[in-house]
Amino acid sequence: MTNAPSHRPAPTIRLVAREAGVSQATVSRAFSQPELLTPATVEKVLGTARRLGYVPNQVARALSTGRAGNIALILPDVANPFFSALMRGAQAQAYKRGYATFLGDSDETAHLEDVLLGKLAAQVDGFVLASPRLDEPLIRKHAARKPVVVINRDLEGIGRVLVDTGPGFTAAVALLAGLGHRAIAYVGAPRSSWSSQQRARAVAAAGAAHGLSVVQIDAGRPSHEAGRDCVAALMEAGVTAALAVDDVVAQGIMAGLAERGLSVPGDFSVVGCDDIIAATTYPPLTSVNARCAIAGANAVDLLLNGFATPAPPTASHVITGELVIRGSTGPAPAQAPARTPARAPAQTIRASRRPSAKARAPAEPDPSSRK
Amino acid sequence: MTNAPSHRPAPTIRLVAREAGVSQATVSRAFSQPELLTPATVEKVLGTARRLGYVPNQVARALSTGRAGNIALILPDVANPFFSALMRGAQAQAYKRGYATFLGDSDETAHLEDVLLGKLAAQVDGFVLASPRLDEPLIRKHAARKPVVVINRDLEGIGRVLVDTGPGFTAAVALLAGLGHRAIAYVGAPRSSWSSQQRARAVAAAGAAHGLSVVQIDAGRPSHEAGRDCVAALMEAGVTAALAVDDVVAQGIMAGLAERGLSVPGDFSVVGCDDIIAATTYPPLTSVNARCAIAGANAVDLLLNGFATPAPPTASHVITGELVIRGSTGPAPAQAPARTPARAPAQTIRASRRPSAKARAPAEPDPSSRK
DNA sequence: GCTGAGAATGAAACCGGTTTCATTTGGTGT
DNA sequence: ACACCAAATGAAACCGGTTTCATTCTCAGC
Repeated sequence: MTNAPSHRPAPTIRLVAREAGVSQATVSRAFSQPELLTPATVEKVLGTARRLGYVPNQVARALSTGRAGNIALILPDVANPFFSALMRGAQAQAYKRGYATFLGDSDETAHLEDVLLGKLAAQVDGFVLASPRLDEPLIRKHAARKPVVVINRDLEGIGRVLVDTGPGFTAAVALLAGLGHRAIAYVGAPRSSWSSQQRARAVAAAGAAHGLSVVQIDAGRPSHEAGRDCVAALMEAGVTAALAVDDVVAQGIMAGLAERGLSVPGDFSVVGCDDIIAATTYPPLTSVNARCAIAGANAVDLLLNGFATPAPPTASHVITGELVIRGSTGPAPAQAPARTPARAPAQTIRASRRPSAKARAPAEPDPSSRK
Repeated sequence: MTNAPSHRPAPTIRLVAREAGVSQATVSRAFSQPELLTPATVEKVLGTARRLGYVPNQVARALSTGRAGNIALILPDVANPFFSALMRGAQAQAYKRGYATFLGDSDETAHLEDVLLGKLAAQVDGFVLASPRLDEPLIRKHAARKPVVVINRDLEGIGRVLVDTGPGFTAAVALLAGLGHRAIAYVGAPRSSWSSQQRARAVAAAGAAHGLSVVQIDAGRPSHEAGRDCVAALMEAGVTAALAVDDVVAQGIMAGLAERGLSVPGDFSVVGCDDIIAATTYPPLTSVNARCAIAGANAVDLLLNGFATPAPPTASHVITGELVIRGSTGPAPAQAPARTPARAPAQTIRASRRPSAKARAPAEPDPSSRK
């Protein structure tokens, strides 16, 4: 009955050895390679161990074996639902395979990513790097030290999981064309380059195939606000539908439309991507399912399977996202809801953004754009 | 130009020592206690270290110091925005103070929580347990082994951070009363007991104070679907406003209302809690700000500060959530949108739930209710 | 009955740091 | 100049496991 519940020191392997009348080596083997010992010995050792409440110290084990039994998941923003879902899938899969997971939030910065990779390197057997902001040489530097699997970044020679949303966007454009839309927009984000570029290309190609005019709008950091602020540009462009880089931006667009009294899908159609919050909006978003959780789980598998082989993981694993049609897409309105008549569609319109007061908004201002 | 990028072993302290012409002890001190060394020596050592790409091995450090430099964050559902936000705050704060963070998702189960606590114990200096599903004795068992701080659970003698949303809900009821509402509902979840109970009490008390009739509805697992499925019960109860246990449920309620052609706030007012996705809905939700990120950061601080003292953290830290008024609350409609006239307000209406088919799918449709 | 292979176990080195304790060095007081 | 003390640095033990290598012991085979 100690009044101060100070945390008592855990029993060590030497104590168990002495208590059981064997050597440390034997105790160690009883836990890690019992087949080398007499069943009687194993039983005796494990018995005393249990009696003493001994549990092998994972840290010491990691130091001597070089295997940590941990992996780290580094991502740009935990709060972004895409990454939350990814994380859930990754963590669950790692757990299933006996690994614990470190979480590193890089806050969308390359530098923090670099630091986290360095700090955690010794404690993990490998990394899953989701949508890395880091430049290629640095990623390769880290990959040379520890196995790395990247998600949504196509780096030859490094294990990677790519979510191919291209077909989904192609299908979405076809859907819109079928509904009578003639002018559509893609609202992208420059930062999450690989994914956004891929989607932009798919939209442009499919648009051309269907004879639609396609406007490309750059929203900056993919956020709700960015989406909302894009709506002015959408109106100006005279389009009747928008495909967004992700659901968060799509939801922002819907909010912006609602603010102007426009209804979805009556006056305007919206398509999102990721399908993670799409079912929870109203109207529910038509969205390209990115299978986030599966992507996370696959990345972990790729990483862990690589441990069995001498060479680091290098394969690439492609997941194809399918279009999920919900209520945010409908027949084209009789005429575009634009207040100003459609002009020659500019190739790219940067949506201007409110001079964001908060500190951590990465604010990428465009002085030349209006408002 | 090695073709097989096998992961080269990281440089060790001995290598740096030899390279810099000093002893290991000096290199060690250059990193951990530079004030013991000549500035010139420190510089020399750090210089060589940087040149070699040396980073102190955290595992070895942990073994010899007994301090792991890690904490673990255990929570019921990473994908829930409340916990995402919490996680973000906690992880950032831990990083700031030099700790890395393990992530454990218990998938809302007590058992997994228990297992995770056990497995991680050796590798961390302490735990942050958010909204634990574990029963009190087990929590205390773990707390006796390692420092633990719980969030939203009031356990005497264990460090805890409590988000007091009571005042916010009181203010919300006052707001509704002022807007002319006479009958309101609280939609709660039994699982997140502490928080939900606290909120229910605040609503009941404030309702009584303002002479409102208050109905309590139990939605089961707090999810979007649960919220949507509650709407039937809300209509039946003849209320004109609902306060939900969190924003996710509130958003579900809004979706359910929209499905029935009811507008918010014209026909019905909705209040959420947590204020994490509230600003992104349309109309934006009036919500009680739970300061999730701050709660996470405070929990980490409480835990880490406890390390300095011999006794484990035991203090409790209360955060008060304020009401943020947005667009989902408005004047009471001329008459309740109920299809059936309001009856004597039942004290509790359980939204019935199917005996959950999937393992973790909360799916709670009501077979008895009409479509 | 003796030899040799193989199984069971132990002694000690090792993983990569930290920390105690001893030693060297430099500066001060007289 | 000499003695003395503090500051700077090094040698070696230690953290708690794993693993190599040597040793002991058993039993099959001739």
